Amino acid sequence: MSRSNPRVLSTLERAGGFASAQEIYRLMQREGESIGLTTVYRSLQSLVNDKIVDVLRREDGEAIYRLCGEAHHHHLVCKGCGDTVEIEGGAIEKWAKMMGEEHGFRDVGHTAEIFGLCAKC
Amino acid sequence: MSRSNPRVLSTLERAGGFASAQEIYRLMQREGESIGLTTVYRSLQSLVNDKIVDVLRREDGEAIYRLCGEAHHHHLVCKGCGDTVEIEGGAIEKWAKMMGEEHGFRDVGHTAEIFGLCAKC
DNA sequence: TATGGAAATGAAAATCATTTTCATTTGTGC
DNA sequence: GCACAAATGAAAATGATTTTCATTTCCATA
Repeated sequence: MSRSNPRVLSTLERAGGFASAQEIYRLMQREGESIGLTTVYRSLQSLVNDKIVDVLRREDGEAIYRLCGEAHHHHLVCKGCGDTVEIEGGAIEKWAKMMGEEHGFRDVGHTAEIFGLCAKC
Repeated sequence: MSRSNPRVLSTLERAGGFASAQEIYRLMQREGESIGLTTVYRSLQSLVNDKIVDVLRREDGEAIYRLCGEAHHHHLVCKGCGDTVEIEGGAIEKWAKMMGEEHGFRDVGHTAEIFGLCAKC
C-alpha cells in the first residue's frame, strides 16, 4: 500500500479543487516540484479510497478529481468564445436527490453543464 | 464522411441496446460477421451524430452506447452494475433555461446525468 | 549509532480504448 | 466498362492509466 503524497493534495487544492492527474502532474512540474507521474496517480487513488476526493469523468473519458465537500457548482459555457460562468445549482441538487431516491438509489451524485451563446457572441 | 454500417446498429439492438464499441466488435466477430473495429467506431460515431444512440461512460472511462428515444431525457446510472433508468427532467429544463437567460445567453442547451448505487448494488 | 525491513518513489514498459493514416475495395451513375 | 466518391479495415499513432521492478527513504529497535 501507499499513502498519499501531501503535495499532490495541496496541488489539487491550488488547482481549484478540480483537475485531472495529468494536469496535476504538469502543474507540479511547472512549479519545480520533483515528482513522478506514477506517484501522482497513486496518491489520487489513495485519496479517493479515503473519500477525500471524488472522481468524475470528462466527456473524453479522462478522469478528473475533485475535493469532496467543495462547494458544488456548475458551469455555463459559451460555445462561441469558451467563456465560462460558475453558477449555483440548488434546483439541480434537489432534482438529482429526488430522482435518485425515487428509484431507490443511494450515494447519489450528478454532473450538469449548460452551454449556449453569450451576449458577445 | 461515412454513414453507419447497418449491422452495427442491429448488433447494438441485439445487445440490449447497451454496449461498448469493443463489445459490439467482439459480438460481431463471434457471430461470424466480417467487420473491422474501425468501422464499428465510425458507425457508432455517426449514430451518435444522428442522435440515434447516446454515449455514456463506464466508471473505467470506456464509452458505452445506448439506443435512445427522441424525447429529451436524462439518465440515472448505477455505478455498480451500469443499470440505467431514463428519467424525465422538467425541472432541469427550466433551470437551464433560466440560468442561461439570467446571464444573457441564447441558444441554450444542457447535459445532465445522475449516478449512484442502485438498490441491488 | 547501525541495521533490517517496510513503505514510498519513479522510470520505463505494458495495457487498453480510441483515433488516424492510408492503401484497397465497393458501389453508383454515366 | 469507366471514373470517381464513399466505405472499409489493417496497422500505426495517441493518450491516459496501470504495472513492474529496482532503488531510496523512513523508522523502530537492537
